[in-house]
Amino acid sequence: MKRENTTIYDIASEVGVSIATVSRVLRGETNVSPATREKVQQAMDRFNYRPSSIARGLTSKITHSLGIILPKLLNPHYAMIFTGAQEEARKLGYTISLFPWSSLDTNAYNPAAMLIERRLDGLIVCVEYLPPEHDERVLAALRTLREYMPVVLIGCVPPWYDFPAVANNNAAMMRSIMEYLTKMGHEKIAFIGGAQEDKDPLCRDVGYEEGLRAARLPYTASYRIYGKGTAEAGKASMDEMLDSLKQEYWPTAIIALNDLVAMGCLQSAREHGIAVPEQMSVIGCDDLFCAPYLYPPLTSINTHQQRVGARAVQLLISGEYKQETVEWELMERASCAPITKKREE
Amino acid sequence: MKRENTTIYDIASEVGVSIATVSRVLRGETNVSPATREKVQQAMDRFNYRPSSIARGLTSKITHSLGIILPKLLNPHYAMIFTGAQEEARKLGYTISLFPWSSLDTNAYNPAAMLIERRLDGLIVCVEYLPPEHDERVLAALRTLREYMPVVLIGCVPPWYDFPAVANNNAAMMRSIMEYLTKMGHEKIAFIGGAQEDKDPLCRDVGYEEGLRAARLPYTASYRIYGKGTAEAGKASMDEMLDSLKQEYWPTAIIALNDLVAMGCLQSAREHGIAVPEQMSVIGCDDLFCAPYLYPPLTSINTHQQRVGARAVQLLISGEYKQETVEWELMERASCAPITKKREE
DNA sequence: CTGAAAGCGCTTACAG
DNA sequence: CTGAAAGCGCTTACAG
Repeated sequence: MKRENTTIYDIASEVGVSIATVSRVLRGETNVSPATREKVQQAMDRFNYRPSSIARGLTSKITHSLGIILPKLLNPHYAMIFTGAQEEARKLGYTISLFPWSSLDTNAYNPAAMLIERRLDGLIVCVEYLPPEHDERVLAALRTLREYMPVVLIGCVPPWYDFPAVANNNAAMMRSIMEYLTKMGHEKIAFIGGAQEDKDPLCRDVGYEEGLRAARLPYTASYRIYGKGTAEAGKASMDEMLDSLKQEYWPTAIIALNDLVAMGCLQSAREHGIAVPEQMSVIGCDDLFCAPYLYPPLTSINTHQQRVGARAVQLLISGEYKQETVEWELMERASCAPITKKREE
Repeated sequence: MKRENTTIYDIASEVGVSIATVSRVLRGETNVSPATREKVQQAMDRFNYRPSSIARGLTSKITHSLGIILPKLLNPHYAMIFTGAQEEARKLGYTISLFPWSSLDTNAYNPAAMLIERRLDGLIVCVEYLPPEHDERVLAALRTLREYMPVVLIGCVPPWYDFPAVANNNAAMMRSIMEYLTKMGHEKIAFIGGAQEDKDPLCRDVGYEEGLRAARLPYTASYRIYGKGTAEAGKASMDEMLDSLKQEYWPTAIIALNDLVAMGCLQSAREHGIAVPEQMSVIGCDDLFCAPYLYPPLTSINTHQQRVGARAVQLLISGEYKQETVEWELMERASCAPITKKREE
């Protein structure tokens, strides 16, 4: 079944040259006479020769393989990052493997061992906001990993992380969402999901508060619900908020951490008999494939995550030290609308 | 930045033994005296030694790396497969890389080159139904690849593909869907999406027709719409079917190729003023994360794709030649209901 | 139980 | 322009 691979020796002896010469045409060096190059090339084709990337990696120290660590792949948000990274890597002749988030867990026994043994040419890590004590640990793990291979970060990367990064500017994004909503007349705007992350100038909470200030609106603690980025959590948070407030204090607009949370909010609104967007606007983030097919079609923010993945690969391979920020785009659909009449009418 | 890796030589000279001995404790061989094993082990820990999987691969011929080819990752259906495969691979000490579907395109110049050069220990390919001329070509590509590494197939694998496989038994699944629907009184049942694939005894069309026969229902060609597995295609197909039929001939139940198509159908129904499930039932397949959050929550089939991915990895590594079939589970939600009253009332 | 030697399939200086 | 030699960091027989 498994065929014996032909090697550089086979080609060399076939053509009657040294393996050094074969290696030269393999690597596309110019200092080979056209005649021998041609003969070698033909022999390679004839034998269907494929150089072993393993052997090449051992001698040249470059393996043409990258790693990527994502919190999870089942949220399409991360699948987009992975796809973008994979496609770019392939274009550049690299292979990319997914490693679990637990690879960063410095509590486990040698979680990163596999990562290091692979002699990767680089590693992309998608960072999320974490409770502070975790935060320190992850940063320590990243610094260790960096001793072995270049690391670039993506996602929610606070500016004080001393790594090249393609970061989401969540603060700016939030500000523009707030502007979008306040211009439509909303004043009671809730923000659901995510951790309290207000030390980072790029975080959503900062943008949320700035948006409130810009519109001269009060910060209402009951409208800021922390929680995980899942649909279940979104639904639970929203349920709890609504049930704990008299109707007249219900928000007229909901900003969800992401589309998953937004899905949960939509569900909750439905169960509470609230019409979206007539009585309540909902906006998500990530622009998942299902956003246009929810009811009502969900207004969301497209953050071009495929581009993020691709860009991270470029930074990794070029070795540039840059901290970039991501553009985004508002995808207006039917889940947000101006306030026309009071809900309590 | 990039640290010099310590090698087996460093450990050997530190402890004062030969590299063969270090290699022995590295590989966990038993024929090493407890005393030297201990000393070597400690030196390894002290130096934070990580063996190069590249060098090990070169000598042992086993690279502990697998490949997987998926049509696309953005449909969470494939992300589930990938996740299942990745987790199982990791448990077994393997790394897994994603390769694009184009790797099988024998028209392109050497598309599989990268695959072969990597000296993978095995390859998983997720197969879809394809137009016949394509089919032959893919099969040829798979056979070539198999000369270089073990290959196991997943997805829609016709039984005459001579590969180990974890296949969906779509025919059986369709039969049970048909039973589910006919028992609820549906007689006008449309099936939207997918290619005409009726040569494969495991295909959906076979199950659809058997289901019709079992309920002594006619095969209505207008109720079988071929098309791609996307939400857009689902919507377009459904629109076209509804617009081309007098209302009294509209189906009372829709079987969608997958949840994506179902999302499109739900949308189309909404735009046509059809209430789901009161006037029309819709059932999807794959049980994507968003299914419970659609409106109405979508009844779907969970095909346990993570298990499929994991199982494929096991077959690959164990080298068993098996063609297995996948279990599925009906996830009843609100999009299907018994016929209670005529729609035309 | 341990070591010396060869070899995996390449690349990399170094000569010529 | 081309080749001989060493080396990458391991594993694998083979001796002892």
